[in-house]
Amino acid sequence: MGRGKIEIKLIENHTNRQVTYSKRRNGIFKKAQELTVLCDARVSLIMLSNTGKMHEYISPTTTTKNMYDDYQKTLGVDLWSSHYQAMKDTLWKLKEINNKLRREIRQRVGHDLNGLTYDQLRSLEDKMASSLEAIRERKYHVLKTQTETCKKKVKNLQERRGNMLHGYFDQEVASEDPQYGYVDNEGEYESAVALANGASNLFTIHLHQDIRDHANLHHHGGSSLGSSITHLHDLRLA
Amino acid sequence: MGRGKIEIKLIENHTNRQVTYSKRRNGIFKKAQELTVLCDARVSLIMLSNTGKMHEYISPTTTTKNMYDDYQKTLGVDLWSSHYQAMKDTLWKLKEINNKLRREIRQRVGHDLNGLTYDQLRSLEDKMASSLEAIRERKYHVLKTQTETCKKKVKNLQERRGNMLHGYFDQEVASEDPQYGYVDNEGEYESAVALANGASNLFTIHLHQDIRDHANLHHHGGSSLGSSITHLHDLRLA
DNA sequence: AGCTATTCATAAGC
DNA sequence: TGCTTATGAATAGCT
Repeated sequence: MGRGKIEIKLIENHTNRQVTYSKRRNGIFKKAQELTVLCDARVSLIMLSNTGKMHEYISPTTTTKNMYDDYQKTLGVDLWSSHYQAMKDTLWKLKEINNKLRREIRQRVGHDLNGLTYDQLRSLEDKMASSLEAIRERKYHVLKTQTETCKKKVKNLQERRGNMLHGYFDQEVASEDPQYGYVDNEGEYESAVALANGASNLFTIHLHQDIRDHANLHHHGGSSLGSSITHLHDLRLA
Repeated sequence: MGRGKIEIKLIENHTNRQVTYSKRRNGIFKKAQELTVLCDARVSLIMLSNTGKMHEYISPTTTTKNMYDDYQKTLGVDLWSSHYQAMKDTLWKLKEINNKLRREIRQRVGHDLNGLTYDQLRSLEDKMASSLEAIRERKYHVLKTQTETCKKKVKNLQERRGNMLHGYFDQEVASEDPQYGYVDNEGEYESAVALANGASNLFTIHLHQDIRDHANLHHHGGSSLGSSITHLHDLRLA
């Protein structure tokens, strides 16, 4: 359709090719747009010239991303799966590791022991026993430190009290009110009292506060896969 | 172009619209193909009819994925970043959980106790103690079952041996070779011997086999990012 | 970029 | 759907 018929093969002349590209490109865009309107269709048209320039048409009722999503859905392929594969692998590995860790914890808690042999159970028992020992040692260490801190504080207080009484006597004020003397931070008060009542049996004092469940971790499913659509608009059609 | 000029607006008649869609679609495909050849361009053309049917044209010199990658590169956007983001989020969460689990295990093993208060240590100790108890019980249970199985087997063997000797005597063969009599499966031989030598101290036998490290899990980094291109070919163009 | 002769796409009908 | 054909649109070659 023109001054003469042309063969459909590469136009050798560079300028000519450029011109033809420009003209026909617009022709196709126009046809795409017409199709969109006439037939209520959705069209995604991306064109790359041999000079690297890109032009696109996308029906106003959709987006390029949508079109490609639909495209993939229709064909049942995932063009981008290769890009995601590494991530998916990592994800899968992490899940595996998580499961192993959970299993180990469950066994250390005393559940899921049915699959273990006698030797495995013995080994687990050993490990648990030594772990328990370590925890006990740490506990005693903490208690000891705490106790010593208390002792020092009490000693300190007693000294201060002594000084104060001394001061009172010096000033010949004979009043002896026990409500003065404690001006320390509140938190350690109980410990101090306990210590005063005989610190040696602090080891056996059970302040039961059941935080047993505090260690049970729960995995709250996957996150919601929100899908946000990026804007993309068409062009160059009058 | 046709028997009469038409206005570019939705074709109300359904059949008519279908016909027009089909004809014009092929027209555009043809033009896309011609452009590809004439101008050495690359074209990706995806069309979805309002009935949901999909048709595509892709220049033979490229692929749909390639076109789309180029498209994104040109626009400088990554339409799939949201998908990536969701994955990254999941990944991060899994790592978090992983760390928590590891921390809990470390504490249960007796490490990383420095951050814990006295009460937390006491709670941990309680938990560990009851877990240890559960493991011990299971261990004893396994051992008991095992022991009983052995007893039965030994009894069985003794009976058989008795019968055999009886048979020998009946046949007036006086030979007494101890190598006959055991025709059981090998695996449990040692246990049977141990039991014969006094089963009661089996509880104290330590067959040390250090599988302590078996529980230390390692994460072997991410996998290589292989990228495979999916095939996709064009269509319906003579 | 515009022009126009010519080819081509296609609307309507069957 | 496919074929036909009159008609208008697209465009090749020229300026």
